[in-house]
Amino acid sequence: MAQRIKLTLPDGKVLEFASGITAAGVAEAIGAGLARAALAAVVDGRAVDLSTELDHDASFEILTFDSRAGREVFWHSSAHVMAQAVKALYPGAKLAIGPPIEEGFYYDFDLPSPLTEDDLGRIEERMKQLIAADTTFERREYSAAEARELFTREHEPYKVEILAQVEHEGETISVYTQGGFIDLCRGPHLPSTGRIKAFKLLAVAGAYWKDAEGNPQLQRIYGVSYPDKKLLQEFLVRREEAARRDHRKLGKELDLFSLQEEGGGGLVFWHPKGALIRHQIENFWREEHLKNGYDLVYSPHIARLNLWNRSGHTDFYAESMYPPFDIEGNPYQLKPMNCPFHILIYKSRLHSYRELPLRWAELGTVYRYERSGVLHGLMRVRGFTQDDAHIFCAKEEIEREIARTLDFSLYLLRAFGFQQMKIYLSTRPAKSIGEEADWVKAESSLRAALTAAGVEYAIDEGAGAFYGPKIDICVRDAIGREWQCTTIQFDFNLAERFDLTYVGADGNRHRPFLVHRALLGSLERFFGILIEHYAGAFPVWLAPVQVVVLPIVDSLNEYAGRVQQQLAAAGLRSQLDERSEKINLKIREAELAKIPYMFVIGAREAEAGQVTVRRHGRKEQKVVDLAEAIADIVSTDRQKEQ
RNA sequence: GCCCAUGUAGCUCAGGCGGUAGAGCACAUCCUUGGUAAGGAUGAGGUCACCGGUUCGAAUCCGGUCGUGGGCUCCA
Repeated sequence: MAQRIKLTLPDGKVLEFASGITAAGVAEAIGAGLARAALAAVVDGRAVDLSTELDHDASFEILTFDSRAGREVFWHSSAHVMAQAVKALYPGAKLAIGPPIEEGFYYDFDLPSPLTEDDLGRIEERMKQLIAADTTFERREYSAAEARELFTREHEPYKVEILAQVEHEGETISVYTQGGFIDLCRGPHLPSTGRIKAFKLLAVAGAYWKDAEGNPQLQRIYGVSYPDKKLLQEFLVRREEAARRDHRKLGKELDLFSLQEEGGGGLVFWHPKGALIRHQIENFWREEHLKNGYDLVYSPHIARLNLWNRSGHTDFYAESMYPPFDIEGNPYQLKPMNCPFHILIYKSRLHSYRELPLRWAELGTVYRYERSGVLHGLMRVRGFTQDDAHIFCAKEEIEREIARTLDFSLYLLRAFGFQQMKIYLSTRPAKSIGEEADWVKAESSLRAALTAAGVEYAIDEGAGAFYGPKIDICVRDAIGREWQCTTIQFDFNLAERFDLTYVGADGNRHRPFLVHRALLGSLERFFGILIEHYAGAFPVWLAPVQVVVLPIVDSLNEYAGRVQQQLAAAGLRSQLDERSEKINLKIREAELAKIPYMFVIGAREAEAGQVTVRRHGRKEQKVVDLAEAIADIVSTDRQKEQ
């Protein structure tokens, strides 16, 4: 009498079961391996618990740790276990929210006294006990009134507040329990706590309730968890690798840059070696811009406050700007952006459609107020140099211009060694200015350019700036992390505010499109990204010292000096280590300094006009004629290859 | 800005429940002239972030300030 139901699997296969079978039962029927890996299921697009009984034909999928959704279930359940431990250890704790994140999970608590990192060990111990107990996660659905009564009784004011939201949205109200722990939760969850085979709590941090600063500050605990100890191990190794590449650490070790207490937070000092790398980046950048139809401009660092009033920055950007200051009774402002300056250049005379598009580029240094707590090495600073440009073009030209800019950006980023990019298109937000037709035109040109470039992209609906849609490009670094570099943005606001015009073929004035773009982002941040990407071992064309000459004994210093002269003559940057130290020491130090080439010189080499070449990170030695060795490096230098 | 942590020689760090500090590396001088990741000796170097309080006495305890790190928020 049991009814039969049909389940359609992701591969299109259809299986038949008796109605009332659980999702876990289906997994079991498909295979024992899958049943073991199963964390939850998706029925008709809805994630559900494995214990869910199925009673109608549906699409069906088992979630495992291999899928994003599966991991989210895993981490979400881990957050519940952590919350259970915290509630057991700190009786006054009130629960806020505990979602899965990119990698791992967190839970926010309102606690009578602050947590320190030392508390994490205690919480971990308790979690281990809870996991060993292998308690099942149980789901129950409640009416709004019942749930409200339950959480009021449990003294969980934040849950009551969330409940109001859930109720408002008309969602089913579900509550999960494991052991004595109760939480308002959409689910789904793991079958039981024992599925969490490995976990680690990582950090405590402050966070505001609902992320709003006026609200009470909660204490957030971050953690990660995995179904396998090996995966946790791998995660920890990845963290170590990231720490090893940290640009702040390498910046100090390699003497590239510093941030100084006496100098002020977020203000970067470029030391000679870092400055040399920046010089290389800037030269390349300028040359390529000139080759690609840009003109270079320069603008001042301060301007009358009136300019910033007209541009609207004093309205919509005030919180990022430093206070104005007085010069002979006139208020002036340190620049947080370059755009108004390029616009002033544009407005200095009348322009014809025949001149367009105008592409004006500047490595423009700007200053923005960032709250002390957010400063971070080179990644987040208060003074930085944007690789900025503004394109003024006619409506008919924008598609081509965007396509060009996109190609140019991808070309530049690839030259710096980034092969994989991720591209995002952000469209019109709810609150925005400008003509609907212009937005449509701008967005379609961005789409067309992306399609023409044959690159994949994701659309971020409504994430554009209020003044125009944009494309952002993120690079993927050597250890798989994403960093946003390029941004290409339309700006309808400034074109309007400054009443930009050009004279068209019809003799009438027209409004040009204004496109703002930074390809590397800022030189400071990009430098930080490069340091981490290369782990400090820069490719030959960027390396501050490309070759170090290492004579084995003092008596060969003279020959070594001549070798260095020849390197210089070939346009290579070299260093001569003529200290009375053993070759072992010299090599060790050259390796630690991550210098790409070592020329070791002994009596044999001096005799034959040769050098022994050793490359950074490789042990092989190659004895070659000096001229050949130099020619080889020169060609590598030109090719911008490692 | 807020929460947590943290600030000892140029760097990396020990120590210190109150009696003016120590190592390794780096630096200087000397010895050593040695073929692929640290040769040896000697020496110099610190108002223990800064300001204030408690105390006979503070680097150590307390308060504040500044910096740094991890978050929150925002973004290049």
